[in-house]
Amino acid sequence: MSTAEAGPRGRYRAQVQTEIKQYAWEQIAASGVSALSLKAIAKQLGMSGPALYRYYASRDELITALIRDAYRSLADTVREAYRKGVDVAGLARVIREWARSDPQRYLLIYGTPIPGYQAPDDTTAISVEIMTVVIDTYRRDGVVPSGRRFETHLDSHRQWAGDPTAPASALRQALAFWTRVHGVLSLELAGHFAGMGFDPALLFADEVEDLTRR
Amino acid sequence: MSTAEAGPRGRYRAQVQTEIKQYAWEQIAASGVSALSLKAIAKQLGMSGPALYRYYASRDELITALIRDAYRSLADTVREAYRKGVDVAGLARVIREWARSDPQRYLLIYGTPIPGYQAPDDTTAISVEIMTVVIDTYRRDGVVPSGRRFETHLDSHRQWAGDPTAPASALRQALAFWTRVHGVLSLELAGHFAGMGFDPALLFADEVEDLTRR
DNA sequence: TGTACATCAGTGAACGCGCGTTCACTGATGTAC
DNA sequence: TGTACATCAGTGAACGCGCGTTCACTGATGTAC
Repeated sequence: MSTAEAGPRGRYRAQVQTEIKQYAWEQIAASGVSALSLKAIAKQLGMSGPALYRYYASRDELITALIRDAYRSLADTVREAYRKGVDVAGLARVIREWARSDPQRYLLIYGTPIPGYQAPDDTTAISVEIMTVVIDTYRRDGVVPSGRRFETHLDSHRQWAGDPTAPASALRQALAFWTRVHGVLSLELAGHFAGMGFDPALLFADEVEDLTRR
Repeated sequence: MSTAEAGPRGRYRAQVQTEIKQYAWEQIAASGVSALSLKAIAKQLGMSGPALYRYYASRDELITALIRDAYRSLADTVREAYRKGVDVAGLARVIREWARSDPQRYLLIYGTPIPGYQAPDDTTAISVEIMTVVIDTYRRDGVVPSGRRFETHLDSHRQWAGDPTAPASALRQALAFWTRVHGVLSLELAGHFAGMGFDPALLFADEVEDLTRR
């Protein structure tokens, strides 16, 4: 699983794996994940098709690696932003930048699921990690209980959130944050605002504003 | 284009087209739109592959018909709800029910776009129709100007909204409505809340509540 | 009401394509003595 | 430092598959007189 095998062979191996993933992302960007083809990647690398099986045992395993990388990258990005002290609005902007820098990467993890594909457990763990940063950002900014029905519900349905000491109000805010950011972002990245004439950045900013005062 | 040709042959033709679309939806539900195969549909109908070309000139044309039907169905649904006098919250619930009754239909029009597929113009028109109902529902419920930056922006970027007399505040509310409803719904339908333990219906209700008082 | 003709649904063979994956192999590279 | 061996990257042929689409055709159905 780990690509960090020592020695020159291990380094070479890791580098080829990186190249494979690069071409894979290019293909996904061009034609979507369903068109991702091992043989086509091999051709781009100047290899024969079967050679790829030295690096990934199957097409699904390659996709899994891509999904894992995408989650990992987002988790690192938000964690780093948190470390630098951003507030909720800043965190939203960081996520938007991350998504816009590579729309397919965002859509691969949060878009329409790949039919028949089962995500491995550890990506769920990274997903929790990301939500934890959102929750912690709200806690740092300060949250007050709303007494809403959903908040009460979350207080007794909180296993998805890492820290059991997080107040339910922060959990609720974090879920609202996630769905609202995703709402604007996914429509924007999917091109649904194209031709409508307004600036998506302003819509996003408007929604983010509502996320911080309620 | 119209399938309403008179006579027994026209009727038969329309019926087979309906059957083709039914099997197409089943395939999409099972394996996603990228796996939709004309030959497989023909087999299910007990026909040879080429027979399908009597009804749809190509795979893309069939997909277009499915997308058109999906938009049309949603537009009819919201229009009917409006006619019955629903408020904004009610409209959101109607949309959620529509989406949940056939997740793939929702995701086909609002999910990750099909790479290389270009939607025909008339679906954009239906899309405008849907937004118009949302705008009109807000107008009927009563909207007040917010003076926000995005609202001002929308006042001069409103060609996407049908009625030029609609107040910018209604346009802004309608866009927020769309993105928030989509934010919760798309994550729910894509299964991203699965295993998190809370009830998506309550999250949706909570978000809808925020859509009506701000 | 009966016949002739045009229309059109559906068939079967075929084309060229690209896919994931397996297998037995060659040859280069790193390692142990 | 040199040699023997094990490791492993990469090849080429092959398998079976399903795809969209074209083509020339058969035969049933509806229509016009």
